[in-house]
Amino acid sequence: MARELKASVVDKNTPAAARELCGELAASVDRAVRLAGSNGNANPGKNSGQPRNSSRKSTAAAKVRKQVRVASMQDTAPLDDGLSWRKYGQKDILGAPYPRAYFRCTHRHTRGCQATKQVQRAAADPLLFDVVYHGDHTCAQAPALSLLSAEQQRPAFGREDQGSLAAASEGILHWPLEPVTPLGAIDGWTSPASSWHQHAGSYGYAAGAGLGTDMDFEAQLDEFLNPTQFFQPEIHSL
DNA sequence: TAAATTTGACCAGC
DNA sequence: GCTGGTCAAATTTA
Repeated sequence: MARELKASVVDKNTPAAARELCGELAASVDRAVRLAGSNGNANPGKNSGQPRNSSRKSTAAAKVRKQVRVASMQDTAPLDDGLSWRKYGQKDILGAPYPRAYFRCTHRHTRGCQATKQVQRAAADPLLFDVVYHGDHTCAQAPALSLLSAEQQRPAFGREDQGSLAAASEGILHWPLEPVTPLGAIDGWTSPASSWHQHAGSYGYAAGAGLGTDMDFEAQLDEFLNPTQFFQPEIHSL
């Protein structure tokens, strides 16, 4: 649609500024689609989220570890995974430009849930976040992400492309998620850290909100680029 | 006022 | 002694 808009304004008496804006819009959409379709892996094989010494402390949380790489299209933060996390620490990591944030399950004390996760902005690409899960959620939270296998850990918005599936087989997932709210829970990002946690679960990619849980990503993308159901009636009514 | 975040301190592995 | 992970008091937020 952006391309069509751009093409439609080229040979008309459209102000140059408007044409330029349309061009930028088309380019921006192209970049977004490319990012959505890419595996978003700026560090193939890096596995940077994995601590060097996983057996440093013999806790129950060391039993299950899952690494997820979340691509954020905006310079804000990764999307929440639908579970309730409480930040309990942040550390500057040697050699890493961004600090690592430590989260544990909100119900750790009330329900004894030992799930933890570490979130760190990728060094090579600030729009990517390495999220490492330790342990499983034993509380009653919906198994949005942490309780599922890597193959099952796909957002409702869509599923990974082939490259991402390959990455998923390596325990790393890439998915294009557009943050809904700003966040500052991880590195010196200025917004209060509470904004992420307090919105936990509100994004709903695990709850079936948005474009649907079973829709193929390409189909969703096609639907998005060529709306036939949701927008067409409204367009006709205009 | 309860709940969550921040952040310096502490602990343990290497 | 260095580093990563966690604790807990202080602070902030809703």
